[in-house]
Amino acid sequence: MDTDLTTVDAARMCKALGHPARIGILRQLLLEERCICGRIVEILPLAQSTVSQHLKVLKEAGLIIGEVEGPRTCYCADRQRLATLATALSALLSPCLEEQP
Amino acid sequence: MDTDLTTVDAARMCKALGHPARIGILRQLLLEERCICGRIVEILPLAQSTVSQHLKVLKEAGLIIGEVEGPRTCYCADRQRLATLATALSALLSPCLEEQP
DNA sequence: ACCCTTTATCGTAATTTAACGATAGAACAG
DNA sequence: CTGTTCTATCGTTAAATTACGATAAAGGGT
Repeated sequence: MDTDLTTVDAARMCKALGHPARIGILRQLLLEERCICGRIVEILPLAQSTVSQHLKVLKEAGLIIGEVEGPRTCYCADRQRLATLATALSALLSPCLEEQP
Repeated sequence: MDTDLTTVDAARMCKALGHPARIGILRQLLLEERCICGRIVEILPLAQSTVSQHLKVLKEAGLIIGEVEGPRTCYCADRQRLATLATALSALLSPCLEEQP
């Protein structure tokens, strides 16, 4: 299990987080543990196709996992991967938390 | 001093981090404390105008500060702001660090 | 006054992103 | 088998991003 991120991967994941809708989706996924696409559509003021696209971005960045369940797709946060990102970011930003004058 | 980020602001900052070159720039800035644009140009395989544009993105997202020093501009990481981002992200991602099965 | 260094900005082109409606396919219910 | 529900994908459009070279402006040195 690789616990280290390349700069490119870290950037890819940050980029996926770089849209308010996608942060909202991730937040909801962490809150509800499991969500189908339709549930997200209820919450965000966006069309279903747009939400589906945002979910795809998050999935391709490796931040969430989607598994097909009959006619639906059930999404959940990839906590392992998110923890990896958290580690990488805190490593990057740690100088800001310590050497504060 | 506002220590809380709106979702929009967090997304804006993540988006600014969403490019390998900009992560590299930030890393260098945290390493060297102060850098002029030309120093970054030495390190990254990018044209000066491109680097300048990336610096602008980072500055507009509030991640770095640039102050004019004669003919140069000296950039440094906005550690205060980066700490705020670190806090917001760890708040967002904390469920991934705790509830790991 | 003149040059040299440094950097921001402009203009441009190619690619990517974001949003929507429409549509198609999969799976369950009846 | 038929209809319904759910979601991914397609097609499209507008806007943003990324990269570069060229240029202009600002300031220091001689």
